[in-house]
Amino acid sequence: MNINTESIRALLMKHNIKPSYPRIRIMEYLLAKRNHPTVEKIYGELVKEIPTLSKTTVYNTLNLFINANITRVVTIEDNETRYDADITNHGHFKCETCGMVYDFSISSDDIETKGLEKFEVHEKNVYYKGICPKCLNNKTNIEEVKNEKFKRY
Amino acid sequence: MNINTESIRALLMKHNIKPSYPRIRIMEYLLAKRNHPTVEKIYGELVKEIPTLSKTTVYNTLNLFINANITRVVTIEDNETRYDADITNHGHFKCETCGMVYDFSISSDDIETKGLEKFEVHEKNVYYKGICPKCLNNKTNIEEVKNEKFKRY
DNA sequence: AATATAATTATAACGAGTACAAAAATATAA
DNA sequence: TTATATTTTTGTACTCGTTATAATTATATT
Repeated sequence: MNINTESIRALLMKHNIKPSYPRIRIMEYLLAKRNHPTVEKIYGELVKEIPTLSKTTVYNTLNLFINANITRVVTIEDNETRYDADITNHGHFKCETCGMVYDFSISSDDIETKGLEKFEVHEKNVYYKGICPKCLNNKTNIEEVKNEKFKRY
Repeated sequence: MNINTESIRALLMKHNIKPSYPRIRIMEYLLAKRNHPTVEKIYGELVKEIPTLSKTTVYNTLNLFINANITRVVTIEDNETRYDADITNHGHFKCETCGMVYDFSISSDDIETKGLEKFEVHEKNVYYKGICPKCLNNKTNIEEVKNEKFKRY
């Protein structure tokens, strides 16, 4: 799947979102980086190239995407909301050392659950925590660490 | 498993936590109610019986429990941190209508994952969202709704 | 009983996210 | 085009959950 401006424009229009410049750039960022960024991260990166960008716009735009179902919230830590334009079913692994969030594939239909027979399930979320291979090799990604805040560790 | 003051006192002491009155009461609340409460909820309920209780103490105590590994954080919504003294492996279902959080059993060892071979996993979290049986029958639990704040719905 | 240590409390501060209204941009109509 | 309406973006203020800090109270130690 190629990520050019035109395909993003089409994606937004398909979901009745007017493809304004900031919206295109924010979606482009999500699709290109695939880094489960926080609002802070998105804003910090994009404001370099769009100096007039405001944080409120990032919030507004992301909520627009979420309501349109073309972006999902990744809630791992209670103090940081992350966003993911990959809405296919997959799990997230957060490294406790460098803070990076990795995707992993799950067959969540296979998760055996007991006690949910009479429940109507709309959304399934799976996230793990631990240490990523990079950090296991002690090659800590300093760049990431700087952008992370940790609690209770 | 019976939940009397003595067993709670023993549990805390086993984990090098001095069994002060507020600590016992907070752990008792978690074990007895099993309702995945927020700090707000715990404080609101307990302050009725312990008028001198402060919210800071609730925060301090819960963080103490978490570090001692006798309580876990339940992060479903990014705007509310919940707590659970049941540290056995299980999933959480949050009803989008009444806001109640239910437990369900999972065999998360069975979750087929791909891409985590070189990762060291410390913690596995599974949470679903949807509508609970009670709300499907339109018998909305008003009590719960009052205590919940919703976003993006 | 006097002192040291730990726990609890109140207050202030912080920061993520939202509300709101003004400004800017875009679309519509004359 | 120009005028007007609508939508989008922005800046500021505000809310609220959580943490930091320091004072007070309770508990343990000598």
